[in-house]
Amino acid sequence: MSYFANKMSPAEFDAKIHWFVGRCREAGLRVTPQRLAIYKELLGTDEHPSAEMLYEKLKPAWPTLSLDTVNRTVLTLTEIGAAFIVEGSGGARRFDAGLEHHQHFKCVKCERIIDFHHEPFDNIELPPDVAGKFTVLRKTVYLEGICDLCKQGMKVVQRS
Amino acid sequence: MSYFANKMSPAEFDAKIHWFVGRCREAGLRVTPQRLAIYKELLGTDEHPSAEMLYEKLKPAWPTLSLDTVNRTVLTLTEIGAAFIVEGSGGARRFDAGLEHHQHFKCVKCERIIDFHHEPFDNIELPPDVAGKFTVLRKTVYLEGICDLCKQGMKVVQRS
DNA sequence: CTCCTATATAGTAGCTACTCCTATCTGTCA
DNA sequence: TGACAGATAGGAGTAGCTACTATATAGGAG
Repeated sequence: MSYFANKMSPAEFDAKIHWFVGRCREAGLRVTPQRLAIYKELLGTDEHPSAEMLYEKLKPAWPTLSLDTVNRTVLTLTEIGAAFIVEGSGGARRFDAGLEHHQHFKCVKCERIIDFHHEPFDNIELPPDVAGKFTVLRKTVYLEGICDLCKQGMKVVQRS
Repeated sequence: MSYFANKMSPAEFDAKIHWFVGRCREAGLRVTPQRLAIYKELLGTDEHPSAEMLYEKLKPAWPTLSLDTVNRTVLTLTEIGAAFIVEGSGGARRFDAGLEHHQHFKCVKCERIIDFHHEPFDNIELPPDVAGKFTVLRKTVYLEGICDLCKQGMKVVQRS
């Protein structure tokens, strides 16, 4: 088995949508077509899009959608735990649908964010001092460097 | 010994400055007064300032300094390894002078970034798949949550 | 099914955090 | 100590949000 994360089955996808609808109701949020479309788009991609990227992807099917709605919606998604902001150092915020345990590698050249999964990183132990003093909501291992494609000198254009 | 990082002695500070001057020369960069002042300021603080914060701190002593210079300079510092961009999820870029091994905890409420140090996090093992495919320049453990002060309902104003 | 209302959206304006540009200045080397 | 590549100040420009307001609609009550 590879360390790299793999795609979801259609059944898993549907289960996620169902969960999302329930989660919205639970949080007192309406399940609007825009909200659902944005969540689906995020769920169906592994490129950890920015709000802008999601907007561009959705615009053909949703010509009246506004970028502001995408921005508001992804922030709402993070608030109800249906998405996460990918950790990074600078540039536009990038999101993922917060699926199974996985970690992120970000290429500093092409800005690609690549999922991988390494079991030992799933449950790293916090030092007792920190665990006692703070409420830790999220703990992640984050890697930065040059990806395979950029190492070969290939041009990967991800951002317009 | 505490898990939380502690301050530098004056001798260590001077040694760092000396190293910095050498590092600039090595990289073919001039040691301008502004550059040195910005590096000193970054070295002397543990609040992981943004460019804006550094600018505000330096303005009294350097009234003609421009924000653009601070921005350019901190980026230059990261390029020569004299500073690092603190990993985070959104908001302004925050910097540290990249001292000894340590990790970051960021409070999602007050935006404070707190250093801590946990030996096992210093040299986490990369999965072979990742190490083989990518050039990993930086690997960090990043924690997010609510800090002790915010838990007590105290208002910590860090950003204007 | 229909109405009602709190919530969401589209469009626009405004703001923050850079990033680029150009004229001027200055460390550094010869 | 002069020359100049490289750096800075100041301002203009741009990306990426964030706030505002009028309109529209999801979803519960009747």
